[in-house]
Amino acid sequence: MIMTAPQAEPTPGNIKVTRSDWISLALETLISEGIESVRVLTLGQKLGVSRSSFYWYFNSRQDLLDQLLKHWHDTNTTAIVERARRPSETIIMGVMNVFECWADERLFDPRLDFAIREWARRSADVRRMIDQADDERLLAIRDMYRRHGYDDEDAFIRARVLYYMQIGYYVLDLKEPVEARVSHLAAYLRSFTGQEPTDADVAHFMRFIAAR
Amino acid sequence: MIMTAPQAEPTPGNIKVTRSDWISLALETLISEGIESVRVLTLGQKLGVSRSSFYWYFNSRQDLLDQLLKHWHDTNTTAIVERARRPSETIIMGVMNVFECWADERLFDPRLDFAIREWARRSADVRRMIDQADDERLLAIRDMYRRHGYDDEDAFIRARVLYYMQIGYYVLDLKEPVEARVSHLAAYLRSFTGQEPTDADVAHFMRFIAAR
DNA sequence: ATGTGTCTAGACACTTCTGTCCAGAGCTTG
DNA sequence: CAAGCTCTGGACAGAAGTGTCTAGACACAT
Repeated sequence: MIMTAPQAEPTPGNIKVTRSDWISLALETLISEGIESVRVLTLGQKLGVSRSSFYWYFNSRQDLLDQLLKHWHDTNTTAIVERARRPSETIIMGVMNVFECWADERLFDPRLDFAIREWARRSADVRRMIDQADDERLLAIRDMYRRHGYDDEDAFIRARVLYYMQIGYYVLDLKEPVEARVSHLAAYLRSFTGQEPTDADVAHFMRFIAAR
Repeated sequence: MIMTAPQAEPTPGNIKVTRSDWISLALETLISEGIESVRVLTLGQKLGVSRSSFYWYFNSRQDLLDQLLKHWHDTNTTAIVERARRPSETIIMGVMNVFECWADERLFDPRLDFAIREWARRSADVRRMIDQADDERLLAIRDMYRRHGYDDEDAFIRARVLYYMQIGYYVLDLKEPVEARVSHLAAYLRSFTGQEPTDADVAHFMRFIAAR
């Protein structure tokens, strides 16, 4: 699921950079400087390679941008949806499954999410993609609540509260260490589910954090 | 303080566009499409005028961008700081003074604020400006709490809660009508001040809303 | 009517970026 | 070793944008 470039390989033959080198650098640039700064020329200069290399791997700049969008969807949205759909004994366990995304940036990268949202302001296509992604994520979370017996409206509203609250948290960029956030776990769970988490629940999540 | 172009004037002489026409359009473009889309050529085309007109009014594109930044500071930050500094009988009244900014987009334009934050990601200068603006706003609000007897730390935290909560609200872009938001006024005031608002307090704010 | 000051159009030079083409370098395989 | 495949460099054309310069249009005052 997650694309990681086996950078260790000694790049055999005449190869200087790989397709995934281009994508990785483009992704970093997108995140730190925005989509407008993702330029074939500039990326090539940073990679120390001419643009011909780029046009070997990609049809056009747009082709690369499409790959970035695809990567974002395959990681961020998929991570949330996959965890929301995971079978769970209780709703508490279900919510904690989703929490894994907020606790591990390899699952859900908030900076990438915001870079895409910014890009969407200038591209109707991307706007559609992200609106659809928000929907997908919300519906997956809503269905999770429904599976645990919440009625339609309640499930929908709880999904919004859970999802929106997290988006808002990322915007403020509070840089709280994971430990501080986890210390409020029980309170979050209570508020998101209306049920009382057990010590075993909390301990279960702590193990995930530690194993991360 | 607020620059409003007297658009009514029939533009005497050979004048097709004014300096403020350029700034207004640039501002709209910044808000709706981001700073990267603020281009002399494009603005000129939309205004139906050649770029020479631009270089009559401005030294360079950077000159225009500086004006946009100045406009943002003169409106958004000034509005908050001015209201936080306003003498008030009670802290409740003080908080309501700041609330005026959230209730009237002519005082504080959230879309402009976010456009600037986005711009800041690509410009260290702008980053400095916005960090300083956040500070300025927070300190003004903190001082307001201090004037009403809150101790240093409490005042600082309450300022953060008041300010960050509003930034978060804007991000979610909930599109709640003003009436719905005002209906929670008493609860907001209670939570932001720790004091109980009177009917007279609420009535006072209602008059501001109506007069808007 | 004649300047004069204000603003605009269009041409020019320059920069940055995209996309194409082609020759050729360097493994790999027959 | 020769051919083939994969990848790269460099040249070319062209689009889009910035900034400069000059001639001139237009209203207004003298």
